[in-house]
Amino acid sequence: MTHLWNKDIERNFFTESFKFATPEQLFYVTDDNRYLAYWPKKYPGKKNTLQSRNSLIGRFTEKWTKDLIQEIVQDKGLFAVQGAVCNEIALPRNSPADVVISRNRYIEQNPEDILAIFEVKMSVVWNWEFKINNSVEPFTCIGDYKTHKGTPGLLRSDSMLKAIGKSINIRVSNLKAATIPIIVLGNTPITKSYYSKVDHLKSAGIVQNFWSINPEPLDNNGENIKQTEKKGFYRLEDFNELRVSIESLLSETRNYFSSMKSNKELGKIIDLANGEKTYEKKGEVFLKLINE
DNA sequence: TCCAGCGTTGCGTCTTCCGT
DNA sequence: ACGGAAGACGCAACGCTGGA
Repeated sequence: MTHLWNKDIERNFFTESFKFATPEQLFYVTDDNRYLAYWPKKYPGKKNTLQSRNSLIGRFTEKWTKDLIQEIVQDKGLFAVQGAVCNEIALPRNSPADVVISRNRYIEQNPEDILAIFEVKMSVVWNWEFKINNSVEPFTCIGDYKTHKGTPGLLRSDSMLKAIGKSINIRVSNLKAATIPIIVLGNTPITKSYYSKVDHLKSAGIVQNFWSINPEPLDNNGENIKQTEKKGFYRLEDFNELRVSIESLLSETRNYFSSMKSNKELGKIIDLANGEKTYEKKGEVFLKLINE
């Protein structure tokens, strides 16, 4: 049984990282010499900002996501690829796609092979204390994200904007990107101010979904959003639900289109497309004409 | 070796909202 | 009316990486 994001995975992150990083690179050190992942909400002492954990957590979450998606697509002859490069659709080497589902397993990708793009925006969610003298159980969870000062993952407006910006950049890069769904994967809820925005991004065809793959981000059954009205944001329950969601994503091809045409031009296009027999054919002709 | 660009979280300031 | 809380946003700070 494979699990979505939870405390054990965060504990794994610290255990793994300890193989090559020092405690000071992973934890803040408080005035009374405690090692903490985040500053507690009411911490009164002098604070600093940890930088050394950034790339570690980035790499860990991207690899973890790649492995998770690989589990789902491998029996379909597909591959989850981490750090995919595709210059044609604005994924250059210095800003690759975090994870893609592709027909091939190589870093260098053709747009035609990419079936979905995942932008991973995850961080350490809970607060943790590292106890230097406890070799059996060195990492203790000391609270959820409401108890510390950090704003993890998609709760940060900056992270949301970055994800949205990158998605738009892909959308406007090339017509070949039009059929590729873009999913933002997080491990936190999103703030209220983005509820309607994610729904609009979904209807506009820019970002298909913001998924949180952390089923229980708050302790003691804390209230947190399950989904927005149009499911632009959705919190997944378990691995099987992720599997079903990805399979349904892959089962139907979609098209992103946008234009600034007059009503008359649009009417003409609709009229011409309507001459076709099936809905699929009508759609195909409509898209062909609108991009001319 | 240097530098640009990406990724990460924290902080200051401004605005909005809400309870008193 | 006022003060505090919370959010948005721009920025600072710093590590890592890859290319010139």
